[in-house]
Amino acid sequence: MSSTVHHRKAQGEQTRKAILQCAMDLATVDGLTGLSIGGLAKELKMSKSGLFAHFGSKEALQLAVIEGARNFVLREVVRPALRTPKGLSRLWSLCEAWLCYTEQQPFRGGCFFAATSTEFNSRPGPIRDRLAEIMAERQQTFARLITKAQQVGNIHDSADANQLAYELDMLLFGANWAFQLYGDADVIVRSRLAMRHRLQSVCTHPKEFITAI
Amino acid sequence: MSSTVHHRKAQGEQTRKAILQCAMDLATVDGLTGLSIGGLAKELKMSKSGLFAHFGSKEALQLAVIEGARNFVLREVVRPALRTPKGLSRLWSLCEAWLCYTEQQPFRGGCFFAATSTEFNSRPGPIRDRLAEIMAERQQTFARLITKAQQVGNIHDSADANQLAYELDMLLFGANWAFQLYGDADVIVRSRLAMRHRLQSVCTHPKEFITAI
DNA sequence: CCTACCGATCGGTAGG
DNA sequence: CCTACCGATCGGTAGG
Repeated sequence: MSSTVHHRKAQGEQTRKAILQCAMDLATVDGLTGLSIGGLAKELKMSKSGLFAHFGSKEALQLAVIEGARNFVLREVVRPALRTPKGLSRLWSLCEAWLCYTEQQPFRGGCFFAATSTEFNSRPGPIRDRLAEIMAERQQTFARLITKAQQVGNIHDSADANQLAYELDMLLFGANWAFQLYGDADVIVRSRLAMRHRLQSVCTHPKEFITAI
Repeated sequence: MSSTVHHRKAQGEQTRKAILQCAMDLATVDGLTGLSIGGLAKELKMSKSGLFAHFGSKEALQLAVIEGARNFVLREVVRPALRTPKGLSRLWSLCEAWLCYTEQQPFRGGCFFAATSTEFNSRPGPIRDRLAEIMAERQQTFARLITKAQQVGNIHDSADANQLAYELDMLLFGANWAFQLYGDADVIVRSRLAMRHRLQSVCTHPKEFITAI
């Protein structure tokens, strides 16, 4: 009896995960608004209402997809990069991880959060609020790693950590945009170059930084 | 007779312009895909099919809106900035013009091309192609002004004009995105600061540049 | 998880 | 420029 219940629950969880994985990809191309329950159901070969039952409303589905994408990015991009030794190398490792994520294009429409945060830029509501939080999180992670690099003496204390975090974030954001629009890996190189030069300008040992890459 | 015909033509042109102006604004919020003929007609208090007759298809409407927005930006942002004397001051004038455009927010959803080029990033077709062309135009304009500033001796010849143009473009793109999402003018300041420092780093007379602002 | 259905809205057409 | 209409699809519900 109990094992049947557990099996059903596990099956439900698995279906839910499959839905979210598929929805993430579709949303990067058609947007969270363009994401339709019927279209999603067809792609997964299940009925519209069967899929709908997992979430209860389109907004709940959208919010669930957002959390799914956040977990994906934390697991695949951020956490692996944070395993690098602290200081400048950890900071640079995170920059490279984001550039790789952009170039590898795990979703057809590129970075999930670049696409959806732009889509909901000017549409107030819980979805916009959550996306804004997540994007702020990313910039704060950069600011934290920069401050740490200052504490261990890799970056000059005179540098403004928040300003620097903003600039790195915008160069990553731009790389994703340009790479999606032109499909040309040159823009990855351009953003990498710009980030490297910017970091070198505030480094305590610029020459070590060049060779450390 | 002839005057009636002319009057009708002029009236038609005026209606068309009103449609495009309204559509531009709606598209920055809901996207070119979310832009619906019915919704647009309701906003303009005319019938759906009456509006439809001006364009013949949704895609034709979308392409017309894109050209309307391009003309708007050339008229309101680019051309006025190009009246500044050539060299570094003209280049900086264009940067400031774009930042002002971002902060003044002529459309509810911010920069028309930032919004729509991201929306069509991964959707091949004539709309994506045209948006990509227009965005490349903007970057090329920057590259041209940088090269000119090198020719008149304001910027070192060693600077890579295309790389610099890319970086300025991404900082402007980022400012629009962040300003729309957080509604905080601090990001305009951050982008301005980053652009200024970047230009100073390649200037032949950095001190003159600071005071020239 | 399913079938069958709801009202609303979509892009587009016929005919004037 | 209009009214009246088309088939398709939207988010969501009833009932199982």
